[in-house]
Amino acid sequence: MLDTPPATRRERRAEARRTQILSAAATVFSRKGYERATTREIAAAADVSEGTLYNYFATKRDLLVGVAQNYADEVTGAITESTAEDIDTLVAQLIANRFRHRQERRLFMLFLQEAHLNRDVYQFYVQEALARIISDTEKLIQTAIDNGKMRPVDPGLAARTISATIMGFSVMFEFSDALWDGLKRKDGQPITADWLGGQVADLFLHGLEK
Amino acid sequence: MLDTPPATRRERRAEARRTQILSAAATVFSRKGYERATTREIAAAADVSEGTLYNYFATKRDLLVGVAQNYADEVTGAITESTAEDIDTLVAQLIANRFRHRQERRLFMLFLQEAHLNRDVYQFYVQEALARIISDTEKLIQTAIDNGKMRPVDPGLAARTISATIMGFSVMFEFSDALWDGLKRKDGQPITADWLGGQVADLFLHGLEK
Amino acid sequence: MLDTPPATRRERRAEARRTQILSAAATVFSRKGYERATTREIAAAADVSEGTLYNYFATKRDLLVGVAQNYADEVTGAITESTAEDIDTLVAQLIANRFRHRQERRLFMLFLQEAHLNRDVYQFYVQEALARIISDTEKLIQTAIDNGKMRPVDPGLAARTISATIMGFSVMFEFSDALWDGLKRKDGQPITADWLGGQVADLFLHGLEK
Amino acid sequence: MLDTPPATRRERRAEARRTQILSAAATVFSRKGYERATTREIAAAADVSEGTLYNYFATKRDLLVGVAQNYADEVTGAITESTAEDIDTLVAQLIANRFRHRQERRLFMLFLQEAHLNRDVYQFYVQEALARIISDTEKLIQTAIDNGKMRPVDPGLAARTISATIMGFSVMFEFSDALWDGLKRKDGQPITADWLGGQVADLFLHGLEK
DNA sequence: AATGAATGAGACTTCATTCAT
DNA sequence: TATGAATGAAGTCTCATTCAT
Repeated sequence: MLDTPPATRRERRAEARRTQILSAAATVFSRKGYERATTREIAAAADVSEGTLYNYFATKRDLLVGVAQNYADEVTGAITESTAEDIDTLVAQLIANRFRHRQERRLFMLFLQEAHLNRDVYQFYVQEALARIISDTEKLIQTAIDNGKMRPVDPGLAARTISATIMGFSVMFEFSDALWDGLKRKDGQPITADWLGGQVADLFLHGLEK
Repeated sequence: MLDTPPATRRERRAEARRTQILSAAATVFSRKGYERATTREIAAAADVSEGTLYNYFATKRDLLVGVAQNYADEVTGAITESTAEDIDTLVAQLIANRFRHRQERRLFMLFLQEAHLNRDVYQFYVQEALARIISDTEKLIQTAIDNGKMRPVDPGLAARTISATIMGFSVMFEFSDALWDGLKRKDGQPITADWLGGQVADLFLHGLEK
Repeated sequence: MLDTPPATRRERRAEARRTQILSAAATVFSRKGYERATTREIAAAADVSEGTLYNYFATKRDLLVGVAQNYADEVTGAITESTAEDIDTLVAQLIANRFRHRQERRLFMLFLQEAHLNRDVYQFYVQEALARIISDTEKLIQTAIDNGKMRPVDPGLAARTISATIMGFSVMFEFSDALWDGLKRKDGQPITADWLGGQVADLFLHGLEK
Repeated sequence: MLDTPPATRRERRAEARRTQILSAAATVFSRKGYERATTREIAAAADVSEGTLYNYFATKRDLLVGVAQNYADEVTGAITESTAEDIDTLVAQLIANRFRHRQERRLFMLFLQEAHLNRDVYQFYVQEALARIISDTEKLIQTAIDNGKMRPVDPGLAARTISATIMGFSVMFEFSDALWDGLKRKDGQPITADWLGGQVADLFLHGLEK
């Protein structure tokens, strides 16, 4: 993002290829998982030959790392760009926005699995991206407490709880037919990410207890 | 459960072998994931030959299904056996108990990934086990509302939110060093599952807002 | 056949088992071929365990040899028992009788294939059985020539030609739908082995030429 | 045949590889049969790696189908190209030419065996090739009858009888030591395909009977 | 003598990676 | 730089044979 755009035409074309390949890889990885995705399939999706893949990435694993880095950038970008002023709106936004797309949700789970086996994915996605989201959330909560908008809960714990909930929802969304079909809105409207964000924010803010 | 224990010695030995193999498979799958786990490795962990594996399970995938069924039984067993009388203790228990073990947490993620690709895993783990947990939680909340212990939130939504949080925590636990190190207890004690359960239950019940 | 029947009850039972196993092996071999037939399947067809198979035959290949011996006995038995007095009837009988059953036709082809790879099958089936059939036919033809019933053709050649034709028919019968459907009897009757035998004998005896 | 030869060098090389692999497969299949032939051995015979086999044929069975198609083309080509003017020469030629080579004779048997288990082999070899040979022979015989060169036998039956004889000889050739050694030419010359063709044609045309 | 679970060699097939064109 | 055929290691699964019961 902040990188200066490549100067020469050759460099610009190379950068475009990289993007094109990573996008194809993201699609295939999200659908098949890492192991079941084949370089052949990724090449086909990127509309290049398998050989070309290896001109841009040394190994298949590097493709995964590249995709993880891309998504780490996106995911951390989102929270820092949030313009929500109160915690109420913020929680609603986080839930509504994060993992709105199937591909993102699948990749999220994929990265977590692969983080166990790949140091780079661990570093880029877990250590830098997820840890940063938690830390940012923590700061927002601390501010809300300082401003008297929130009771003095442990902000680290609260941030982790909210993050866990969002992660959990992203997992559950994947199985909407089995896990969500039982849920109905009282007004009969279909369940949307926005409505859900608002409802869950309400639960979090006001609690369950009478 | 209701099956009478196998009568003959041969049958008892066969049952023991099945258990022994499934246990080995669970270990290897949880460490390597499905694709990276090899039948050779599973056989070695079970201390049998690769051929023997196939006397008990027709395919490698059936091994995964077998493991999933086992864990589905365990996971649903836990909630129905819960003796918690108030919602307070129940939430704390759910969080504290579920996924207390590393292997279970890893398998949880694995099953969800593989559920996309295997009908049986989907059925046994997602449709029957997870869906049942949510449904049971929903009933407990409804009861709490009826008893006036909880404000009249949508029980379906609340059950899903609590479940999502637990799932999310189970994911986060896996990366304790990156995601949990920042969290400290005020009293300086180490973070335990029980303490965490209590704290999160408090957040859920009383909300964040002042 | 000429063996004295086993004296003791134990020996009689053992002999019955051998027969039972060989019969099952013949069935399975004829359906699947040698390699694709499994000892498990043969055991099941014989209604014994796999282990029992090995109490009677040292290897799977010995099962094939046993089957080949059985059929060699049968096939040579047939011609020597022939009561046909003239060459006319003999040719008709040979064609009509040999390979009347699907299982025999299949085993015939199987033995020929396997004779290349197994010395015993070669010896029992090709060297002893087939060679004897040819030799017997040759003698019959020589007699017919001597009796003035046949023109002085080379009896060795004639015997081999007749044998080749019978073998060829047995192969073609296997693909009756593709290779026989085009053939119709003038009287509209269905094609039977007897009719075919008569017709072919006529061709052989009187020739094609006007 | 009507295909234009591949234009590019790459395509020409690919076609050569296919041919090279099929030729190796034909050799190995003819020696070992289908099941006993290993892809490792075929690859070695073709002087390529096992992986390369699968760049040209999806499965081992497809290799067999490819070989069968090749031979089906050859076998049907032969009869239609026959220039024999009288039935006498034709029969002699058919017998002399067909299955002149050991590999062809072995593959003939192999295809018939495998035709039971593989639809494509059945179609290409039995339905199209063998059935066509019979049908072509039938037409030649019908013509000979119409021209008054042959007595009015059933042409379908005669064609099948000749075909059966040729097939049978091809089978018997395989066991020349056991089945042919007894045959001697009166003039002391060695037995050749041409001589044999002539002799058998004589038998067929003029019959056995005095 | 009968059983059938255990074995392990070896088969087919896939696929990440290389390299000549 | 792009291509895609070639490679071969490694994976899953089968099955003849053995052997403790």
